[in-house]
Amino acid sequence: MSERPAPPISQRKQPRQARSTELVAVILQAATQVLAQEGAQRFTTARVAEKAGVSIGSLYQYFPNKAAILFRLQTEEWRQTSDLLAGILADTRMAPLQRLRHLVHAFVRSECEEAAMRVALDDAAPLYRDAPEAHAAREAGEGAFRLFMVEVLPNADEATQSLAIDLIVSTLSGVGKRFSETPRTLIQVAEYAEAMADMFCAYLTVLAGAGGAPLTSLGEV
Amino acid sequence: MSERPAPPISQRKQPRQARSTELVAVILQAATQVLAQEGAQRFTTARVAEKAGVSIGSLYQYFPNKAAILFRLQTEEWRQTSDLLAGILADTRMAPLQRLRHLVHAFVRSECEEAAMRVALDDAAPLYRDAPEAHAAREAGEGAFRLFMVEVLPNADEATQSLAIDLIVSTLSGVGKRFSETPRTLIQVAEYAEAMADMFCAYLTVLAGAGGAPLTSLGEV
Amino acid sequence: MSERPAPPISQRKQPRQARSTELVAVILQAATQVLAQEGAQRFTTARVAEKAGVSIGSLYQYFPNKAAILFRLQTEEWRQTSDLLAGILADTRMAPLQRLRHLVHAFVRSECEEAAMRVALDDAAPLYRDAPEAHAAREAGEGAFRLFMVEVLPNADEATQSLAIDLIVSTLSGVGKRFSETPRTLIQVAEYAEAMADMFCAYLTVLAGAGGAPLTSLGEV
Amino acid sequence: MSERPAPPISQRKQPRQARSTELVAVILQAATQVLAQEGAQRFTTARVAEKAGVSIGSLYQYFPNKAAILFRLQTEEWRQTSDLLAGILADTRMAPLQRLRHLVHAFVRSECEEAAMRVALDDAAPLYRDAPEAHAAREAGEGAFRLFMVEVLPNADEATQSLAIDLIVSTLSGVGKRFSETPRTLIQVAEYAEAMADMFCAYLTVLAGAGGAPLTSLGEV
DNA sequence: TATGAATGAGAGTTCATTCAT
DNA sequence: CATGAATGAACTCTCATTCAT
Repeated sequence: MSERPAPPISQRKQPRQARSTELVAVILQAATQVLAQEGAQRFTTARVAEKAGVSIGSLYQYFPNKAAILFRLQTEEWRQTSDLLAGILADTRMAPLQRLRHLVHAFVRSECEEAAMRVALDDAAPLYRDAPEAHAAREAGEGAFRLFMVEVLPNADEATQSLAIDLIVSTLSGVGKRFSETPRTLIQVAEYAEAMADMFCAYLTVLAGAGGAPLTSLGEV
Repeated sequence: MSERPAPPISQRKQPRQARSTELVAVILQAATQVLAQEGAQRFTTARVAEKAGVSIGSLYQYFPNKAAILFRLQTEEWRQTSDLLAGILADTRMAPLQRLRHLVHAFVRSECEEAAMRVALDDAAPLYRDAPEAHAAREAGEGAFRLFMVEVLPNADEATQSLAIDLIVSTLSGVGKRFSETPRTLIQVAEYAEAMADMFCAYLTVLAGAGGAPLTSLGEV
Repeated sequence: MSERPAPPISQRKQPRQARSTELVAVILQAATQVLAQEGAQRFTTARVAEKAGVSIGSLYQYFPNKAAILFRLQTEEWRQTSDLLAGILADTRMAPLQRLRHLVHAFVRSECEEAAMRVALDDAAPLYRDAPEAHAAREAGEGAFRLFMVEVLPNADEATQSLAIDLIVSTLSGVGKRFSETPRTLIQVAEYAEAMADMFCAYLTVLAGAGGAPLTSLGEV
Repeated sequence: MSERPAPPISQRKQPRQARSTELVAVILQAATQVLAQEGAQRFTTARVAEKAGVSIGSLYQYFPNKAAILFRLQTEEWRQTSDLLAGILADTRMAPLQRLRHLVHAFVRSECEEAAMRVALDDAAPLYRDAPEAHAAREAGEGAFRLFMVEVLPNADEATQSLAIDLIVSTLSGVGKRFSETPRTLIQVAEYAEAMADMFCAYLTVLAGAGGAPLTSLGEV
């Protein structure tokens, strides 16, 4: 890549008034629609403002530039997904690997819903991904996995755990994205998720075995 | 995404004279440089023509539009990678899973070389990925895995094999892309590839076990 | 002709502020000049914007594309002509055929004024004539003739009346256009108009006779 | 219109060899097809050369520029039409006005055949009509009417005859062109032609009466 | 004589952002 | 605070014509 001078992406003003918060929400809502309906290529500030029923001037009062809007959308996306995954991983009523299996299914399903918007958001990634804030947001998403990994691989060192997390998270998002690019039936979704879960479970089982702590089951659902 | 009317992407004229073939090569060469140095955003036909030392008119004699240039670049990329992987998979002197392990290392390494260009090519994907030619090119890439899977999972039905291929190929490219987005040391590359190979081997071992044909080793290098 | 996908030609935004209305007027004014002075071939949005003393961006805020500007010009033209003709036809102080004679003179005279601009507008017709809005505008122009024909050919059926209207309107515009392509003296204009009026009057007189209601005079001026 | 420096339109070389004549014919044939199928806008020398199976270089050996091709097409068109009309007018077995009526039908019918090509040729008129050669060609078309008018209006002075010719020829071509712009059924064609013939006959009858020589019939078919 | 690669000015159109009102 | 008119560089792509081979 070249010297793209990572644009200032943080919000221009903290909306303290209720009206402002509302406005930001309206804009983001509109942005989501524009992205899903028109695609990344045709995602323009003018279109977002129009769909939001707001003047471009106002839009620029709450977002310093186009990238900032996309970044907020992406952040929101990550937060929602993180919450979803964290909730599943924290449910200790299930065996660890069953939770993982459950998680994979939930994730793939969620990727396929609103696929259009997610694909478009990904297409627009070059516009916002180089901002420093973006890295922070992404690492936050991995946080939920930390405790889980300690639970599954108690004897592994931290480097191994980190690698496993990175690998699983990357696979989830990378493969999930690719998979959701083409329309899928519910059955296809389930089959694919199942296969992915198989792969993760096999991997973690092996890791656990190598690391010393045997796992009693592969967590078949 | 919306109804993008998939532009015609195939080559405009078959260069019959040596001079023309050379010109196409020069243009593609320039395109590669522009992509790597300037990024997808600043990849313009004018810049490519200029860097190639050719008039835009000439450029458009050999490529019907910008997308076609990118598509050619991507095709070339896929072909190289396919050849690399196919060569490794076909080397029956190694045990199957060792070949896979070898393949993963080679792939991740190759992804990290010319990372800038590959990332940019990916950023530009929206411009060419919807073309029918693109799907064909991608499926060709998976061909090399077919025989390998028959060898590794002889007792699995075809659906299972296909799913495994899809999953592994998707993981390789999706995760590889993500991994190569940030600069990596050779050690990081090796570690990451090793982890990914572990994951694949664990998965295939389990699958083989379930399908009936036991694998004697996990193929540790 | 092939499938030209009829571009959207309607106005882009209703100018609500006086300033905007003025701007549209300025642009149309400039467009008229460019068309008359440079011809259809060299009628470009850039030239219009420059002559209007306006940035191209502004121009495109009020007109979705080049065709829309030309269409507006043509519409204006049609409206003016329609008003002129309707006013003459509605003046019941004159005998019907005398009104027609008067109309022909007025029309040919008006065609020869600003001939350059009209010819150029006609040259540009391929750019706007396929738009649905254009058909509506043209039919509106024929409306003024309806009542007149009922008056002149009271006993003719509607089909005959429509045919006569179509024929006369087409002759007026087609022949008028051709005639005005070369510069003419006032005398030539009068002579030609007189001949055309003779033709129309002779035709309608015969039609009226055939339809049963005799006309007392041929309406010689 | 502006100072368009009327391009040199005459043929570049008189093809004395059979092969050359053939080549010119092939090019004109291809030009006709391109014009009809692609429209005036997309009528390019490259496309013509390709459809003719000839190199652009060769094309430019026989035609000095694009306008010259169009001009040849138009000339051919006029010649064919002139022949058609002259043949009908010269057929003294019919009464004069019946010949005229016949002529109108034949002309309108011929305009509606190959309408696409004729409309396109007309759209392209700005490119060739300012050449001096074009005027000559057009006047030649009117020649056929001279003798006819002497026959129909023997007592009228030459100015009156010329005016009548001009008017009728202009109406024929102007109205015919307009009429053929939209697809028509054979019945519509016949009705319209009949109405136009009525108009011409009525006009000439009146003229003949005013000029002194009575016509016995209006030439109803 | 025939070829067809090469040219490059110029076309229409978009869009992020600013700033006077 | 809100508005939305104004900007103009930048983009993709076309095409008549030439001229070295």
